[in-house]
Amino acid sequence: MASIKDVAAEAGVSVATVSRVLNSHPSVSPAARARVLAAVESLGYRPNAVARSLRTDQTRTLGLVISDVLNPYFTALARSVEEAARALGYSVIIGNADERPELQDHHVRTLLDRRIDGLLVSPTDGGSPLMLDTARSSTPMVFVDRWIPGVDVPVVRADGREAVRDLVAHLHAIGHRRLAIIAGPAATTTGSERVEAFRDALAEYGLPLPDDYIGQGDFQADSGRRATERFLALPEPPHVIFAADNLMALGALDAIRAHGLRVPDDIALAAFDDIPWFVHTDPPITAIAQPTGDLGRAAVQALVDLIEGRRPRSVTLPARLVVRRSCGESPTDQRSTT
Amino acid sequence: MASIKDVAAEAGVSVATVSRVLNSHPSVSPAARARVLAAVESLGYRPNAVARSLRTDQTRTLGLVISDVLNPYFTALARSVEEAARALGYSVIIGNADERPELQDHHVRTLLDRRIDGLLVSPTDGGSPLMLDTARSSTPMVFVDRWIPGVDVPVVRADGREAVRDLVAHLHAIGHRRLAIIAGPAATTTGSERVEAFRDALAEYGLPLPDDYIGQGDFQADSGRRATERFLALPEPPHVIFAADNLMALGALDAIRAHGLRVPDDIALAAFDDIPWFVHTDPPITAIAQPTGDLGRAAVQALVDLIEGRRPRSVTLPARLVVRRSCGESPTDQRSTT
DNA sequence: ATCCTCCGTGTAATCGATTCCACAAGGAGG
DNA sequence: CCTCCTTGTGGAATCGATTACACGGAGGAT
Repeated sequence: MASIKDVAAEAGVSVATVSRVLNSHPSVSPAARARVLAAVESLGYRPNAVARSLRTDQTRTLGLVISDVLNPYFTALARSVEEAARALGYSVIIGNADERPELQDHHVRTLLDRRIDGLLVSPTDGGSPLMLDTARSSTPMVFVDRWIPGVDVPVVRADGREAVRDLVAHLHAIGHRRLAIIAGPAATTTGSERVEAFRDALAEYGLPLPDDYIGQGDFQADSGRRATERFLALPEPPHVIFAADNLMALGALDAIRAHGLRVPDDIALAAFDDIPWFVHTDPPITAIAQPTGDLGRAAVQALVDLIEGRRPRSVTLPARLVVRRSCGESPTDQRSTT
Repeated sequence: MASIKDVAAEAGVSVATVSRVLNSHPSVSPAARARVLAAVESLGYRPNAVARSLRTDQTRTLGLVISDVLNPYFTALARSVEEAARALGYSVIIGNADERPELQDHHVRTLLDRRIDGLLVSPTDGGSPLMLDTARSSTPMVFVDRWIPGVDVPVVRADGREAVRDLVAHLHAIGHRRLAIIAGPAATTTGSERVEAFRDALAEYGLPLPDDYIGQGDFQADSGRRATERFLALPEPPHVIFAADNLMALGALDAIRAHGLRVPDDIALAAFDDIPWFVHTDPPITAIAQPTGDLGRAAVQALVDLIEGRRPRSVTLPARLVVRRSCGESPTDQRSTT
């Protein structure tokens, strides 16, 4: 592959001049510029980004470590991050942690070794030593969706409290009283926060959240299945299952179906994170939708601010409830029914 | 960030010795090795991958350019590719083309600029000049899922012919005679192949595939919606719609629902590419499943073979039909029904 | 005509690693 | 005791870019 030296030789100038042309430095004569451009063209020359990065100490690359690519929520987030980054002239390298802390560390380390300019992380756990060190180091870093409490890193996320309250109101209006939740890992903020929000909202209606009604999940479909099995085996099974992410909702649906029960007649279901398929499931699933596009854009903006020496603030965007049919119909919702 | 020089100074040896320790070169005294390791530890030194790549001319990175991250089929593929690559000591940089040729070119160029060791591509179109040049160049390259005819690059893909034949047999047995397809872009191999396979299978039953029954889609949900609208507006609408990918099936479902029709009673639906959600849609959707895990592994293996100077062959794996309820029940399928 | 600027250009240092080559020390063999 | 080989080590070149610095020539001001 042709290097800058080849171009210089072809154009009859020095490498410095070639470099100046390539970086549109002002002081190059039109004649020289034309000859360099012609040489670049004829050799099909492309600058070596590796060499450039070594010299300039910047890669124009952002790292994004997400918890699970197979989760549509995260792929939507990844897509909007890449889009926003590209608009600002950055590339994105995605690392998929698969909800496994050691895999997360692997990706963080690899990204750091490649000297990415900044790191976007949705932490899988409470923070490995590596993650904590990185946060303390000078590497620009921003948390997105999930974060690690007590760490001084900007956070870009959606706040679901309001939407969870709306959901509980909706469920209460329909007449549901026994509400259960499949929680995410307590080590993640989204895992514990959603339970908190749910508990608080229930309290407003004087409803309890017994331990039996809190299923321990890990944001994967299988755990949703197992938690649901346990709920259904209870002497007093819940009326409603609220899954803290869409994959666990999928698992819950599997389990409910395996028991020959129907949604919402036998048991109602709601989920955190809305996805296009929820419109077409049987029945369509009531969910809390996050503004993934805005989240991705805000996260990239915050990270680039940090990289360029500005001092970004944390951003919290609202999530919103999307009511469908998986929880039944409240008296006020009714139209077609008598 | 500490460099190899700092480590050398700290350990009281030369940089050459540090490098030898790091690359486990045999001729280093135990004493020197111990001192270097101690220095590495105390400085928290990590080798700069950028500098290393420049010198060794290899990045241990693979590029993967896929057509659409939001398509669950491709995210599953991406995941298995990353997993297989990691097992062989490679990282993967994913580029999402969003089914847009110019975006695909952007990613190919960026990846090439970064001097990735090899490129895995699922081409969005028939081949831009850049793509063709790259294929001819010495950069190791493998096509996955889709390919570009006439280009001498190994291809790893699933063959759906057999499964499409099974699908048509299934539909015929149920009694469906008017079968339509929502095709992908003709410029993609998967776009045209699936139509061919469908047409050939229909021919075996003496069924025609009129032009009216071929909808032009682009593998995105919206195009599935539009094609379905058109089918439903026909004087003789089809009995069955076969969508050439899962997103267009989603769009078709939207359109069918908007018309107040029911699946499979009013119209049947089947899709290429199976995804977990198809089990829970209303009704569960009959689909052709590809072995994404094997596909990803085989693709990485082929690419690494190429990188290491071996001469890999193209790989074709079978896809298989998964019958669910979206096409109705054939007489032989019946159990619970009379 | 002389001096000063400014412009365009080239030389060479530099980024952080790897690796070829030279060399010193120590052990083995004659 | 001398030579030869092995082993461990360091010096320096190198990868492909960017950029500080120096320098020659043209043009303007006096």
